[in-house]
Amino acid sequence: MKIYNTLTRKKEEFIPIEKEKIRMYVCGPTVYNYIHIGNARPLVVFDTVRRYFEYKGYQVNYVSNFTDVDDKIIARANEEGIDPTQLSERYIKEFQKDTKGLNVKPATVHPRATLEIDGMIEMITELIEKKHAYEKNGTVYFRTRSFPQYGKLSKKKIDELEAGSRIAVNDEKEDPLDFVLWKPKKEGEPFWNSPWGEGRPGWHIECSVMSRKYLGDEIDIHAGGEDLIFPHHENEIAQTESCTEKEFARYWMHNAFINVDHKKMSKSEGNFFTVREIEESYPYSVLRFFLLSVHYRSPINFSKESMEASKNGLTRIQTAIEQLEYFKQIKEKNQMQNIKLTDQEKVLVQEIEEWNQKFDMAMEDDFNTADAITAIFELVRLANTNLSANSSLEMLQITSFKLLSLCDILGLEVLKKKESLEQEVERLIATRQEARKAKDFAKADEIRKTLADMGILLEDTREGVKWKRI
RNA sequence: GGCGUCUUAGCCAAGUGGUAAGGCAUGGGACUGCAACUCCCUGAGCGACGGUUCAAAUCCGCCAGACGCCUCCA
Repeated sequence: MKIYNTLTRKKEEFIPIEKEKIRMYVCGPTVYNYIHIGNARPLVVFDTVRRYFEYKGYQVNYVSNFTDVDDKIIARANEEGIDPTQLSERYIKEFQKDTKGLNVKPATVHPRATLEIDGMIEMITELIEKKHAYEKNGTVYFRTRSFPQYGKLSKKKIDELEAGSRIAVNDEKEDPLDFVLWKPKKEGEPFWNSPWGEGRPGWHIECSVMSRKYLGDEIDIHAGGEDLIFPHHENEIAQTESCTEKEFARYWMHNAFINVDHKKMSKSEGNFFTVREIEESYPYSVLRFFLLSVHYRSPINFSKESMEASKNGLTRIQTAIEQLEYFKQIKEKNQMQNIKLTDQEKVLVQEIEEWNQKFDMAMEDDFNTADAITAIFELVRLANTNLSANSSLEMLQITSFKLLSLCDILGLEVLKKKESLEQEVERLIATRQEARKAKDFAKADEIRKTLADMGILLEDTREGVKWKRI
């Protein structure tokens, strides 16, 4: 398996530290609002990475944090006149609702910054002891120049960084590049006691601490959005490696951004969408499918057109699977009839195997989900063109199982839950069938229209009338 | 200014040296009472120019355009 490693800017063969276990940390959201579609991308992408590892038989220890103390949270809480904890609590709940909808598996551990303050104080203390950090008037800074490899992830030269004029002048710091580990409390802000007085942690330290606590000094994969490369991940490396003197993470994975109408999504541009807003127009599964239709390291452009295309494509996959399930039901009722594969079907099974291999190869190549999806569509075509209620039960089972498992690796929910029709609806369908039999098509169409208005779409197939909710 | 990325059919998107996957949309056809679903058919020489090579979308150079990071940000 090959993974593109931001650290080396190359695709590298993936070799886990432990043979069958993977330690993976993904930087989580700051919980001050509903998650937006940009947040959804790393959630879906790295969940898919995890699912693929699990499919390959690895046990994945997946840690993702909640940043629940930060300027934005405090500002927002003050606006609403509530406690920051209440605010973050609320949006963690909303996060869970959205991620569940997106079929993102819960992390093995979901640590919260505010519950890990002790660990942060400990690590900051360790950094001070090792002369990698210093305190000034209640603020603790990381001594950036004490970590000679600073810049190795973002490929920035430490001297060029300093030459950049964007770093604000601060007389307290020994060096303009030094960044905050702990800051003193301000009026109206949450605070914790520390050896340096009351205050709260800087942003970067939390991930270093939580990753180390739950996954150990060295981990396999550290992931997040590409904007985190600098300074967040660069600083994490500096903090952690200064303490442990070991390599923090072997592979650094970063997803590219999502654009809206080819522009960076931002509130000021007015092209900002939360996942919740999108969910009003498209099921979560369509958003997930859309996000996986482009390689994770390429920018993806969100638009109505692309969502429509994703919706239609996903529907086609769903229709094929529903059809297979329907055929299987018929076969299971007639248990005596052609159970075993025919010779012709054996050829098809081989073809399915080949597409499965193509799927795997695409995923092995740095998780090329866009390419992997191709294999799913080929299986859909194979099923639609070759299979029917006359196929052998084994053939139907193999095809259905294969399609479902490939979709499951991508976290695509394609099998809808069984629904029962209200009696009134059933009666209308029966009446319509009678009308059709009597060639009273006007009446039949009228009933179909009535049901359509109720959100029930009828399809007259060879196997009888089918319906689905729209 | 520094670092980096991208440019493939109407739209989306794989493909990184041997002569362009797939999806969506469009048009035509089959099926259908009509639809829907499904199936078949339908389209590009890969931003421009120059170079390397027997051979380039794929390597090199240059130009144009789009974009990201360098500052809170997924």
